[in-house]
Amino acid sequence: MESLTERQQLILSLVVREYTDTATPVSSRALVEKYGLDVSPATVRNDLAALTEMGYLRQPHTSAGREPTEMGYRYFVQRLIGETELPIAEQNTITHQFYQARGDIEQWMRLAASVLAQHGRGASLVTAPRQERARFKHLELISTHGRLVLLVLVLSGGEVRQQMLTLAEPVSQEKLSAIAQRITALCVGKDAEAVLAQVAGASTFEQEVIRLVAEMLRKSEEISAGDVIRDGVANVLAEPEFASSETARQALRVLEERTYLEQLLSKAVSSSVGGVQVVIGGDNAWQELREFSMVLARYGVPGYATGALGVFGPQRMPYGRAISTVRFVAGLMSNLIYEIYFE
Amino acid sequence: MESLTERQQLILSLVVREYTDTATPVSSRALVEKYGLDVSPATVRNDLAALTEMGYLRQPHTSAGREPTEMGYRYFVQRLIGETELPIAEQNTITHQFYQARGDIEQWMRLAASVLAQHGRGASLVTAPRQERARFKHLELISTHGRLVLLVLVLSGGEVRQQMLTLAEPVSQEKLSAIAQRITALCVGKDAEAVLAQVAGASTFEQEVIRLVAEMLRKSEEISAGDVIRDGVANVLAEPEFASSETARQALRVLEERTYLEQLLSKAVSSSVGGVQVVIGGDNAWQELREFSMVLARYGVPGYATGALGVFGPQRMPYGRAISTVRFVAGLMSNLIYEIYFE
DNA sequence: ATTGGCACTCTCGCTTCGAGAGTGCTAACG
DNA sequence: CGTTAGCACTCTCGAAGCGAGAGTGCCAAT
Repeated sequence: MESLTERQQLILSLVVREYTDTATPVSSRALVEKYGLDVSPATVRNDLAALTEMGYLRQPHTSAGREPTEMGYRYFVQRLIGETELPIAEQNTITHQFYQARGDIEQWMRLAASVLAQHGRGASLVTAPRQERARFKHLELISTHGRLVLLVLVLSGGEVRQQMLTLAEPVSQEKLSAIAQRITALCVGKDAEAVLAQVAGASTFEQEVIRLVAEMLRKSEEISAGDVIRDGVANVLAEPEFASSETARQALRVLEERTYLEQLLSKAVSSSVGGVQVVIGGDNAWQELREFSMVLARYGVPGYATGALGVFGPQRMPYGRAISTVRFVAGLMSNLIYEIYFE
Repeated sequence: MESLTERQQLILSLVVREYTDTATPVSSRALVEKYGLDVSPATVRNDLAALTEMGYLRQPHTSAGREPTEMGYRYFVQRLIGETELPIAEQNTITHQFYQARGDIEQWMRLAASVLAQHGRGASLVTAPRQERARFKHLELISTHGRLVLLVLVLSGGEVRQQMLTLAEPVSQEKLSAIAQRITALCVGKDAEAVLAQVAGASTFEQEVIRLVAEMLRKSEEISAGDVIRDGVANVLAEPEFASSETARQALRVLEERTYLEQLLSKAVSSSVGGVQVVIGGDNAWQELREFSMVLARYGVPGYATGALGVFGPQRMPYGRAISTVRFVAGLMSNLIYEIYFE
């Protein structure tokens, strides 16, 4: 495949830009007039024809303008991904908002979702930060009513997990506290496997608790769609791509169903922190995403706790805005989480 | 206004039933043929005309069939609301599922949302059960890194709340535990106000913790949209009412935005537990809901913890199914929560 | 390599038209 | 008086036809 001339690159990016604005096929004349090119429409047409030939653009029908193909978007994004930055003013506004909600992770997530949805002009997804290696920090057993006991487990990252537990027979709160303290001493700093190894030599009841704790630790390492925060879903439906209720439904299903989300987010997981990953049209891997795109990034402190966040929209998406916003918010969240761990 | 004859009532309910199935205006002939009425279409037409005159039905245009008005739905629902029951077989299936997830409130909520969405054929909403009067049960202070402390508060209902706290200077875990124990002894069983009253006579740091705890208790009594679980949103978009993306967007916005939800749910709050509330077309109060309907109910143990759940859909909604499902699920959730409190 | 000119193609919105569905009305009937 | 058959009338819906407009592709000239 031949490479693109300077002007062809320019024209390709202009087509993408114009098309993301107007959502209608872009004509040669429109390009010349709107962007003040100093060549004639006919010249532009030649380049358009060449770009179409090479697969970067497509004509909906013989006598229409051009719109980008998946490949076109990919080329565009590749040129773009290293460069874009959110304006300093916006950066400051956002940072300020985050520091208002000092220490409250869930509020950060909500804020992140809101910022992503607004600045990235799409639906946003933010998963809770998860321990990469969940470690035991503290255990508490609290008697509730009769034989019902509440088990509260604190992980090394400060996350709290809870679980109900029914005893064979009532046990006093003092005894429960003592047991909890013993187990805490035994398990502090250990991961699921190491905790499970402490089963030996414990009493029957303690064994049960330890098994439960190990199970909870294990579960904490999975990325679950349970704690995913969404925002801007209604906005994205305003895009003309979603005028057909069938498309809208498909998009909603992607955003709603846990299984899809898990796959998607594991995609983000495979990218390194700091890097932004752009999935255009499902990258030929997910049929359900063929018409959509996502801009994803991981955030958090590797080795401690990380999560994923991103923007979802039609293929015709303002990639520039989305990428810079995702990158910035991911970085910000990472800093905040770093501060929790190493204040 | 004259009252309806026996046959008019029958015909009205048949129109509603047929219309909820087909989503197209119902003709006199269709009624006679499908439901085996032993009168002629002409007779039915007379009744249809009367019902239209009285405002229960409407004609989209001169020569179309009839569809129910809001008033028509209301009449229909009023007759229906006392009677419907979910089939025993379905009841058992659902009950079984819930008892699989013993003790895990969040999983119950998710399950409830899923059941409501499937059986009620709409989008479902389930709020977390909230303490009516949040009472202190247990406090734990856990040292994290340096001056960062994790405050874990257990409420009388077994809910767990957490909050980060930055100290002026490092304090050892032993001291923190002692302080937590002292405050627990002081505050156990008390509500926000009574907890706050314990400020007097405590050390500076203890005062800070107590204030924070009181604040967390107070917040726990608010119904927040933060912990609302949704399901079936994609399904509801399949209904022809949402073919227009404008309507779809409005529905999504209602389901997504916190402020709407809070209003809606407070509506459910005002109904007594066990009672099912049907809001048709926003009952002239909420413009945004004019095209939609909701079937809502509270669940939980009054005086301890209650939440709300419901089904959202177009006005043309299978009210029978929705009402019986909502009633059943609300009852089931209430029982489960009762068991947590009074095992 | 670029450009002006021009024929060609395809969509889109508009109108027309006929079929079909369903009603309202009237007159007859038990 | 309630019910019914018959019939004229109305309105929607889909198909078909048509003209305007937009935009291209190509060719010949620069």
